[in-house]
Amino acid sequence: MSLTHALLGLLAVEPASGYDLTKEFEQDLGRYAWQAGHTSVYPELVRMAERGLVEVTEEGPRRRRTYSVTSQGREELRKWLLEPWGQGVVRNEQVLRMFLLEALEPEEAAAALRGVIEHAEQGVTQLSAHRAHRAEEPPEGRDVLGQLAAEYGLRQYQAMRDWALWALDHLNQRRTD
Amino acid sequence: MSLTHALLGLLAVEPASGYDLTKEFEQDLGRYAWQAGHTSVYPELVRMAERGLVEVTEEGPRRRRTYSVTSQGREELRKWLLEPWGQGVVRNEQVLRMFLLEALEPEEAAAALRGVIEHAEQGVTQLSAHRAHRAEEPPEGRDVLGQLAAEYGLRQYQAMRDWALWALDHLNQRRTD
DNA sequence: GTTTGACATGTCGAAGTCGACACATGCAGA
DNA sequence: TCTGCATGTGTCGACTTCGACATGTCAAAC
Repeated sequence: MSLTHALLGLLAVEPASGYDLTKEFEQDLGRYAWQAGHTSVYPELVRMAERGLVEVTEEGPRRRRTYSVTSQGREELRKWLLEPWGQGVVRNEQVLRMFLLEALEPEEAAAALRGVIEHAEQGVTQLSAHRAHRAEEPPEGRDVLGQLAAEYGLRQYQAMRDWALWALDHLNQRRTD
Repeated sequence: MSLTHALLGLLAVEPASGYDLTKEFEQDLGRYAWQAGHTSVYPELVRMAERGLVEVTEEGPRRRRTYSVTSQGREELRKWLLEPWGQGVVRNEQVLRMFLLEALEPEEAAAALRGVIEHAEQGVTQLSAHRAHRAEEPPEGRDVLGQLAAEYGLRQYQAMRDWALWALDHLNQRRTD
C-alpha cells in the first residue's frame, strides 16, 4: 500500500507522531502526491508497528507517541523506492476536469480554460515567491521533502499553464476551420 | 464522485458501451487523470442510469449496450466542469516516490533520480513522436480527448525531467557542502 | 478562573476500489 | 470445423478511504 510507504518515507527522514504526519499530508505532499487524513494515519501506524516496520520511540504529553522506522521498515522502503518505474496509482481530479472541458460548448470551454490559466498562473506566482523566500535559509529534516514538493509543484503549474494555453489556441483553430 | 463525471464526460463526447469506456481508461486518460477498471465501470453505469444521468440508446451483438448522456446528465456535467478550481483528489504513486527518494542514501538517491530522468526522457520522446505522427490526420470524437491528454502527458514528462535534473543538482550541492 | 484554540488520538459505518472468478458471443484463420 | 482471441458484461469479497463523531490535554490570553 502506498500510504504505508509514504509514512515509512516521512519517518525515515525524521521520527514523528501521527499528528505531525497528518500535517505533512496537508502540505505540498498532499497537494501533489498523496492525500491522507488522520483517520487513515493513526490506524495505519498501529498496523505498521504490528508488522515491525515502525516502533514507538518516545512518549510525550497529551498521549503523543513518536514513531521511528525500524531497520526492517527501512529495508522495505528501500526496496519500494528502487523498484522499476512503471505505471502506479494515478488519480487527479483537476486533470480529469481539464481533459473533459472538451465536452463543453466551445465558448464555455474557452472560458474554463482561461480559468485554468489564471489558476496555474497564481500557483506559479505563489510558489516562486515561496522559493525566493526560502533561498535565505536552507531547509532541514522533513522540510527538504517540502522543498522538493514545492519545486515539483512549481513545474506542475507551469506545465498546466502551458498546456491550457496550447489547448485554448487549439480550440480557437478548430473553431475557425 | 469523480468516476461518475469521468463517464459523463466521455459519453458527452460520444455514446459508448462500458467496454469502450473501460478501454478509454487504459489509454492516456487513465495514465494521467483517472483510473478505473471494468468492474467499476459497469456497476457505475447502472447506477447512473437509475439516477437518470445516462440511458441505453442502442443494443448490439454480445449484449453490448451503448449508453448516451441524458439532458440531466449533461447539466450535471456542466455544473461540475464550471465549479471553481479548488483542491481535488490527488493520488500519484510515482510523484510520491520521487519525493521520498530523499530518504535514501545520497548515492542511491542520485542513481534513482537518474532513473527518473531516463524514464521521463523516454516519455517525452515517445509522445513527441506520437504528436508528429498525429499532425497528418487530425483526430475526431473521443480521440480529441486523447490528444488533449497526450499533450498534457508530454508537458508532464518534461516537468518531471526538469524537476529530476534540478533535484540531482541540488543533491550534489548539498553533498559537497 | 475560565475560555479559547492548538495539540493529540481514536472509533465506526458508509462508500469506493480492485482483483479474482465467471460466462457467453462473434469472427478470423488454421 | 474448431480453436483462439477480442468482445462484452457481470458478481463477490477483501481492502482502502473518508467523513462524522468522540474525547481529553496543555498553554496562553482574558
